[in-house]
Amino acid sequence: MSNIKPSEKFQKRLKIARAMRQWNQNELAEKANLPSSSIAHFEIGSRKPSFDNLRRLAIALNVTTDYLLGRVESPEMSESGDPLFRDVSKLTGNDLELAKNFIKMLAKRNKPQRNKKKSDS
Amino acid sequence: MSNIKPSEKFQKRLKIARAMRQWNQNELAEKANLPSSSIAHFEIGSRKPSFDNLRRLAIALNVTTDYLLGRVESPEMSESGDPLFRDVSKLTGNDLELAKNFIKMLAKRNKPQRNKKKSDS
DNA sequence: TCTTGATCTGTCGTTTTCGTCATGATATTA
DNA sequence: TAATATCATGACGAAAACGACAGATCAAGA
Repeated sequence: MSNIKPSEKFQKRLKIARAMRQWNQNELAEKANLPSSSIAHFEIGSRKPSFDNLRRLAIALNVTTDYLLGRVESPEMSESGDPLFRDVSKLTGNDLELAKNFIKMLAKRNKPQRNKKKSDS
Repeated sequence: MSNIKPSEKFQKRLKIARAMRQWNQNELAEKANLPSSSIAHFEIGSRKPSFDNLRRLAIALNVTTDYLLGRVESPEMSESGDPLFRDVSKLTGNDLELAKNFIKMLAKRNKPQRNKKKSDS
């Protein structure tokens, strides 16, 4: 039952997010600058949104695209784009120096090995 | 400069996220189950990803779609040429994991501080 | 019943992305 | 120089989404 496809999750979440705001398809269409027929198609699953339209919907509804895509449960924005960046940006002072040196060491150690096998795993 | 379009932001972030992991286009393509030519098209901006492909890229890279779409601003330092990121981009496989864990450990150790002094260094 | 609003569904031609493939361009290495 | 790896770019037909629009369906009220 967890076999629900991402595209199906999208329809449901779009519809729910709109209904929760008590908007009809026309209102959402106006806010997202789309024809209302597109909203209808999205909600019944006969189309999936393009890059631009996914973005417009998320902005109009003030939810994350990850939520619409069914990748997270909360519609709210969490400030974590790339976990690697997120962790690095928390470092301060000495720890930042530690990290820099550690990475530099690894990078340097790695350098002379220009050989790129398809990985042995 | 803020006039940068979402689609342009997407190209940049995709490329950076891939390069940081020291993957070539082929490796990302395999992980995302896409042809590598599609990765190339995305990174030079001649195509924008569909619903499904955006999702696959985010999963393969372990980033949010909001980040790829340019809706989250956090990791802006990547483009600023910080030497830390220069070195990170040289890491491969195990070393990248090592670095990630090391950084994560430092970040975590840093977090639970009751006293919120701006700089304790 | 008749009307109205909201949603659903399908059709049209157009545009865009799809995967596949081939070919350049460039840099690095043997 | 020759071989290789990586990335850029374009062409191809197939598939899908696009906006626009026209009906169909259905419920609620007058």
